[in-house]
Amino acid sequence: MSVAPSRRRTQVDRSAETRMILIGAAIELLHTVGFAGTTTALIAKRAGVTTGALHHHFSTKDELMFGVLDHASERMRDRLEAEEHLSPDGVLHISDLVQHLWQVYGDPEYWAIWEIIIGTRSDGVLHPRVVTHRLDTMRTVLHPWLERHTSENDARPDIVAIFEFMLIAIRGLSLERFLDKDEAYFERNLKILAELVGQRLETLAQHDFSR
Amino acid sequence: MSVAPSRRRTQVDRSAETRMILIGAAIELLHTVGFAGTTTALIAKRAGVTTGALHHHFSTKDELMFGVLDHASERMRDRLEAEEHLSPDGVLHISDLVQHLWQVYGDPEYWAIWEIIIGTRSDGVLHPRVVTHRLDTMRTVLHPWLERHTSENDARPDIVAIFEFMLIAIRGLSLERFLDKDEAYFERNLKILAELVGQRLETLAQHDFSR
DNA sequence: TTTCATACATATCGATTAGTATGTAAATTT
DNA sequence: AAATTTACATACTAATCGATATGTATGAAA
Repeated sequence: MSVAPSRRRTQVDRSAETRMILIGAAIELLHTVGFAGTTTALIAKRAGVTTGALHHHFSTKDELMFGVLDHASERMRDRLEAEEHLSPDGVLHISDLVQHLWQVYGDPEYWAIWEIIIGTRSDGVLHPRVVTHRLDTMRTVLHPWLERHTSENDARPDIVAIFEFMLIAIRGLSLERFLDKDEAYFERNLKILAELVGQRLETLAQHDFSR
Repeated sequence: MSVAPSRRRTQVDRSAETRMILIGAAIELLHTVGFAGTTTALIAKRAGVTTGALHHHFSTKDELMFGVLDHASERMRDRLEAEEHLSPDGVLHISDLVQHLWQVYGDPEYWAIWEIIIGTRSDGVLHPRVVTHRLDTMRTVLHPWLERHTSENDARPDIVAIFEFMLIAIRGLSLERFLDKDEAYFERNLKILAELVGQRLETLAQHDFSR
């Protein structure tokens, strides 16, 4: 009651708000019931509006899905950029990095993106657009981040490759969520990932004369 | 014409044959159009029969899906047991093992199982049964295989844990298929996986007094 | 304050879904 | 070979999908 939204809102505010509520509802549904289960009726119900409102803001369901891709990608970028994984001394510990990546790319919210990628695979029109969107995101988000976190004189290609592998492993781990694994299972495998990568990076550093 | 099937077949033969054709068609569709896209009409069409025949052999679609789980699990076990990954001298090379696991668990056919796991996630009745089926399979297939390939006096728990991690990574890698990555991408990451694990296992062996 | 555009709701559409009812042909039993 | 069961096909049903058509309420412009 104290922070009740002003009763009289401008049109653009209402639109933006409703659009975000719809996108948020779609994201939730994508990772709870999957792409096929995320129907327009369910999205509208979850958003507290009708399908009429949904189709007013997103003329087609595909359009809404791209809204989800845009929003989720942006949120993931923000969370990736939040560099709370750096310890106070500025040193990057592998175990912290793994935890950070897990929090970002192991998050159920991120899975919504993959639901769209996988769910549209046989759609000749939609899938190529989804894949392109994905490539763009990786290029504008991940690569700059990588260049900022690896020095020029590193064995950078190797390190970048290992980083890509880390994301792959984390994605594979997130699949296990669907098998109702407990938290210890995830922590154990994250620890293994950190150990494997840490050991490898040490070796790479030893062979790198610039150090 | 030479090996044309005998025109007059027994009922059980006809049944078994049609059931297998249906299951095969379902598996193909599961990894090409996904769980939701695998409709009874499509399955029947692909199998060259009608939906009437489908429902005669599998009274419900769920039943057919469990037929898929049974068959695919069995096939994966056979392929896992085919120990062509052992080099002639009997020594197990990590890179060969990784390739072997990739051929089995990175195969599109195997993804059909995961389509069912993920696709049924919000089905309160079906999903628990699917998860149970999965656990049974892992227990009766993977664990015996692991015990056969690790010696008692090894640091077995560590090795088993690393093995589980390998499967997770391979699963994550197989997801990238949906992004139209080229073959080099997969090979590069399989090589990284083999390097990481190989290096780790060497360290474990050094600390193991039994060697 | 009147006019108009925007933001929604309601009602309904054709298409598609899993499943059923019923018919016919093939195989087995008697 | 007649009777019966099994293996399918055809036709249909209720439910649900994304989408549209049309109405009403709300905010912006005049």
